[in-house]
Amino acid sequence: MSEALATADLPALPLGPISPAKARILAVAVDLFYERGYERTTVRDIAERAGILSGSLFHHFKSKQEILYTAMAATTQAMGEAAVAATEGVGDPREALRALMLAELSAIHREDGHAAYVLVDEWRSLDEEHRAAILKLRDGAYERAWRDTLDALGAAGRLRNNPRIARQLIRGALAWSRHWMREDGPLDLASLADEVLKTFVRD
Amino acid sequence: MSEALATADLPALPLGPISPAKARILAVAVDLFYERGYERTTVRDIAERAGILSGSLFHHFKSKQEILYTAMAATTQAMGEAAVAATEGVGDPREALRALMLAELSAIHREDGHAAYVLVDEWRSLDEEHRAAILKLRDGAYERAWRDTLDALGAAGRLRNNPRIARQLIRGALAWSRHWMREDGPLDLASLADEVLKTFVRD
Amino acid sequence: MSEALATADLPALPLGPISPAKARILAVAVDLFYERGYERTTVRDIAERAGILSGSLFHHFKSKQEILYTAMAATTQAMGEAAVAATEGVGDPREALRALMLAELSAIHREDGHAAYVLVDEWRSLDEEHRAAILKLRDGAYERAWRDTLDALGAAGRLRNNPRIARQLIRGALAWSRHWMREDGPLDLASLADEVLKTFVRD
Amino acid sequence: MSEALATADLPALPLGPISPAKARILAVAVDLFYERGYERTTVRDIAERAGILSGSLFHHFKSKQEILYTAMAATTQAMGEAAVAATEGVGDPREALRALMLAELSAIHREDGHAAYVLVDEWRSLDEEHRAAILKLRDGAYERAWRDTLDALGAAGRLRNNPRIARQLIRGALAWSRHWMREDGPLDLASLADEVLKTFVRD
DNA sequence: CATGAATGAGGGTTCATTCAT
DNA sequence: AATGAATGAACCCTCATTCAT
Repeated sequence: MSEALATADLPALPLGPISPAKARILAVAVDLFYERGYERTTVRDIAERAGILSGSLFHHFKSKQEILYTAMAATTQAMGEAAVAATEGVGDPREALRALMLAELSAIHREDGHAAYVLVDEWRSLDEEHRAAILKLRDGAYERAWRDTLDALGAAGRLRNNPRIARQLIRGALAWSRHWMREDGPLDLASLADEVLKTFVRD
Repeated sequence: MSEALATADLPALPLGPISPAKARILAVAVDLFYERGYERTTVRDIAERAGILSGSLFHHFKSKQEILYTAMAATTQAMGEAAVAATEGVGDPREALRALMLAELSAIHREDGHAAYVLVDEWRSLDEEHRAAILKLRDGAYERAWRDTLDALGAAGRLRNNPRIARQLIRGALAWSRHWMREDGPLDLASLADEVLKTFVRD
Repeated sequence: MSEALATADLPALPLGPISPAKARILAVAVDLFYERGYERTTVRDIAERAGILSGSLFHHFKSKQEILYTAMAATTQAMGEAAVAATEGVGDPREALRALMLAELSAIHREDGHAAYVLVDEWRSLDEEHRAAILKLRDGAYERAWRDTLDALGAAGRLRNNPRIARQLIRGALAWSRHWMREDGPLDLASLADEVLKTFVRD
Repeated sequence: MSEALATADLPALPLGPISPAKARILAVAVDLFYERGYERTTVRDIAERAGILSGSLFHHFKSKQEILYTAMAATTQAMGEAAVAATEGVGDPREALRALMLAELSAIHREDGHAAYVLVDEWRSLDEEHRAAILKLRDGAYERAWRDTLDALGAAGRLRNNPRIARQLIRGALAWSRHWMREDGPLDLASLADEVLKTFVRD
């Protein structure tokens, strides 16, 4: 998994159109992967919850792997678009960073959004070949937005760490929130973002 | 995994004596879990690498689950002892924190034999019943050392965040390093610890 | 397969008209059966090569079995007609036999003619019920031509074996040529026919 | 199958020891392949007839393919030894040829062992890689015995055809007997051998 | 303690066939 | 006629676990 940083420059990947049937399968598959993990989820489980028979799954995806990959790719793409949208036209890089963190947090914590979780947790279940494709996708929009924002802060001397290192520390800090934050707890996502912000950014 | 914080107060758990044969099996099992994950590791893989036949495994452990559980429990216990040892007699809480982070980092990166990554990565592969036991163990010594250290820093006004929140942010930041740090990279574990230290601790 | 000789006397069988669409499907199916065998050929393979979708196949044939049967029946019929044409008006039974052998050989070796091959090789893939129909067809014209010719030679004392036995030995010898003759080899089909002729027929 | 003649010079192939359990599985597998063909025989069929469960098969063979291959290899080896034994010390090449033909015929028709049948009929079901191994084995002893015998007859001017061609014609004639000879028919294997003998050999 | 054959449930996947559109 | 999603049984194979030796 250390190749997580070794990415190429431009995105790629067809992904193909996602029909309603495919979308439904993806949705239940993601839920199941979230609940039980990829390995422990059987294609029969997925089919049953999608209301079809297991054989029918393979009409839409040619393997269980492809289901995982497609879910991850779609999530990556959606997160990229959200990140771009969140930072577009935001002048202050501090505000841009807050927006990016909020976007990442809400992807992770959104009720219907087990997808972001699966993206991280099932990385090891993904074939070598598919990983590269996801990494390319991720680097295309999502990580570029982060990079630009952190670089701007760094250039202004407002970051306590090197921007590359800051990115990784923040990412880990946010991702882990999955394990301890509670909806009914005292801390909401915006407060958490502020908390992290004041830790990493001066002033 | 959000129950990771909901722990009882006192440790418990027999674990039983660990014979040399058991230790050998545990060591190779941990290696394998690290390489392929729990689900993708077969008992035959473990037995083969341990130099025995698969049937013989079950004279030492009554199930594959028990191997995972025992590995996790032993790791947890060892980490607790290491944390206590690392902080004992250290006057400056800043230094104590650095020691705790270094211990956690080296366990995560398998520089010692503690295999902390299994604790995080294979948490979901552990049966419900075994999870509670591990959580109890973990809370016993390990987390207490962290708590005491961070509380001391907080009381001295040297922490940028609430100690409870700081613990979680740091834990996430450190755990994620597994995904991006490279042995041959420019950053070593000690430098990473310093990097995190200066982010979270004033001065 | 020993029932190969237990045939009734007269032909029968509708077979129905073969539309151009059907003919195309049969052609590609035969090629596929030849290349991969009946069992390993999927209806999707056939449909794809025929330029249609698998569901559409079943508008022309009611099952995969029927495709095999129809191909075999058509081949059998064509070979029968060729045999009759080849021997009609040939006075010398030795010449008639040469003509029959050449017809059989060229059916087997003809470039577009995997059909004769399939007829032999996929016999076991044919349902019991369909086999009888093919055998009847075969007995109708094709085998009668052979029988008449060999009987004539036998009556003239020019055969080294009983005509019935000779037929089977010759058939085996010719069929096996599939496995060892090469287009670019030193032996052509006519020479092979002569070779067999001089072995079985005196003078 | 045209590569059936393109063989290298020397045998090879470990095959490994054949335990009683393996032998039993091979025996029933061969019967089944004979009755239904390789593709139509399921591993559960084999296991059931062998009196074990399907999973246990894979203790002895790592795949269904390997069962086929092992059966073919064992048969080939046995036939080679039989051919050598049958011709050893036989002075008259005519008698040697009769012995070889009888050996081939009884392998094809042997009541207790359909293995030689499978060797021919399921050739296409064998993986490319395994075919080469079988061909090598076959050429080692079996075909050499045939070649030597026919060459001797040819050198003495007692063959109606070139020895190489004669081998192929005879092989086809004998193999085909499987399709028309009946146990209860008027012709036994020895008579059939004589019949072929007088066709191909002068005097 | 170790062996290794056997278990048997269950895994992912294939595929001929059906049928509403 | 053609489509293509859906079916559902069957396929080969895997694997944690048991147990007689």
